[in-house]
Amino acid sequence: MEQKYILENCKSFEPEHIFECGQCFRWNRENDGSYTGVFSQNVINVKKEDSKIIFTGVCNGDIEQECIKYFDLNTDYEDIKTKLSSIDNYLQTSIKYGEGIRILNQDLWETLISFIISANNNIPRIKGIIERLSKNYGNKIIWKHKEYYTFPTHKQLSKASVLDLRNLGLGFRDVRVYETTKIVNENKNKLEELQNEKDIDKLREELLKFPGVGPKVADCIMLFSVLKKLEVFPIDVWVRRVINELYIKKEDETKVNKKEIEKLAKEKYGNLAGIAQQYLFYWRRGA
DNA sequence: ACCCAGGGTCGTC
DNA sequence: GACGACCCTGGG
Repeated sequence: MEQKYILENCKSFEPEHIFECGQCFRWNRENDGSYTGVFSQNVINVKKEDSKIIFTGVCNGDIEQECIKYFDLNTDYEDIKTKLSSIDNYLQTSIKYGEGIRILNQDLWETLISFIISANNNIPRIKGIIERLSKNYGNKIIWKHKEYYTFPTHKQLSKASVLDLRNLGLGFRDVRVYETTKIVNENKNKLEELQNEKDIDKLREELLKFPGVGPKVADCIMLFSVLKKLEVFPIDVWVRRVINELYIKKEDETKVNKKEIEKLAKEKYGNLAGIAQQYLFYWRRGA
């Protein structure tokens, strides 16, 4: 049954910025500029009209509560942007470019698998792989005569063999996803324990134990999932590039020391480094 | 047709 | 700690 939730006078909410900034892979642009996506057991369309945000869709629960949580609507991004803008002009510019970004509260399991798939991969292909995983192992939901598929639970995904995964186009990530799925299935409380872990170093340490999770992927999981660690600073090729261009200015960006970037990010951006990273990433990729 | 890069990680040295 | 390999695909 279709539900609707309208958010009035919302600042810092631009669907394009939220869905195209690389934190999520299951949202697609419609002809009218709105976006439709799947999260949890929900299919939602998000449309911006003037200062109103209109959420429409089929929801396993109350659409308002689901959206408040997922879209991080209780966090004051105006305040965050004010703080970050005062740091320097580069950040101010990137924030103007992606002023409507919000960091989603995505499911931990989905984020874990999605970012294992992201390794040495590009966004269109990552999206394709995740879509095929969902279609083959998730639940079908029909809305407005179209089929959507939820991201498979770890139990559902455990039905896939390494070869199945390879055939869905995961490439060398097949074993990593297979093994991680196996670990999660064999330790039923694993993910809940991670969500209760307050110590960020301990949390990172635990995430790094999953096959396919290295430092970058661990940071992405901590930042983009319900773990919501805003102080982590995932360093990929784009972030390395933009930080080098703005501050370090070495000729060969691949030679820039990761420790140096981490130190710089911590000093400059402090406990909001993760959000700063998102503005910089989105700006450098798109502008 | 060919080459390159992509939200990196892993095994080996 | 530094390499190279890794599966696949879209774009130059």
